Amino acid sequence: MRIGELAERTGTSRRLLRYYEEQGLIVAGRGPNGYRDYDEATVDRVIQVRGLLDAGLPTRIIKQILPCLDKPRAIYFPDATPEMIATLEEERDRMTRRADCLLRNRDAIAEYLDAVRAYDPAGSGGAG
Amino acid sequence: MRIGELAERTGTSRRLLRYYEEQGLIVAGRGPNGYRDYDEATVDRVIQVRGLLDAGLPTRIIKQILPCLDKPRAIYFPDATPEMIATLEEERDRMTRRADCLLRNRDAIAEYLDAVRAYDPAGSGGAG
DNA sequence: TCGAACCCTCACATCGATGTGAAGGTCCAG
DNA sequence: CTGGACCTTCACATCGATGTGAGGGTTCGA
Repeated sequence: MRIGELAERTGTSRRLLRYYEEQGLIVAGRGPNGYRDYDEATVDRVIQVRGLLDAGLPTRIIKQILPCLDKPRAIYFPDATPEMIATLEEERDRMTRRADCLLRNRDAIAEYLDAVRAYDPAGSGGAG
Repeated sequence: MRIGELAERTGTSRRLLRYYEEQGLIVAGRGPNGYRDYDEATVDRVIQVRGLLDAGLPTRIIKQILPCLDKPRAIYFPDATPEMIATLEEERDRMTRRADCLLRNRDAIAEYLDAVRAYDPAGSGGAG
């Protein structure tokens, strides 16, 4: 598919798709006219990238961890350098902390919302 | 305490502490000489702000949700406007999705790391 | 009194993720 | 052949979080 369709199907601007490619997060073939040509799997890939980006990871890190994620692995072990392993471990821990913080605060928000509802079931609000 | 000590104790630059104040995330008293004066609780506050920031929330949102989080609530219900409630619900759900994505990918990384270790317990790596 | 180590404000710089638009090529339909 | 809807690259703009530094005040100790 071409960039327009991919943009449509992933809810991502063309600009960003080109940017992700530039950052090595997705790959695109080229038609004889120079147009980018994406295969079906790129849709999921882009969605995953968006998720990781939204979760706070920078493209530099996403690029590193992506190869370990989507595919049936086994072929990728030889690629794993010690630095790569270290980066992954570090990032795994960082993601754990991030998620903890997120969930802790989310729970506090949920608790607050519950309390508000219990206090004012009608939901009037702004009762200055 | 003054800004230097707060910076030291929270691992945050003075610049950022002033920025957080400008964004309404923390408050500071002022000494007669114009120096900022923080109370003890600000240390935890700053740490929490950093956590939320690192978890991907923008200061604008953090400012909205902070009042619901740290304190023993009950006084804050009258402040809760319907828009505020809506924002909180939205953000709670967004945080859930974010955390899910984070944990899913973290698990994938962890799984990959386990597989690598099982494959190469010695951890040689880079076996081009 | 001097200097060091604080503090202040203000403003410009940077970096990553993104938007926007210019200048131009390609393809298809009329 | 023309017009529109695609696509290309390039480059500048924006926005939030952050760094850096200039220009200047305060406090403290030698």
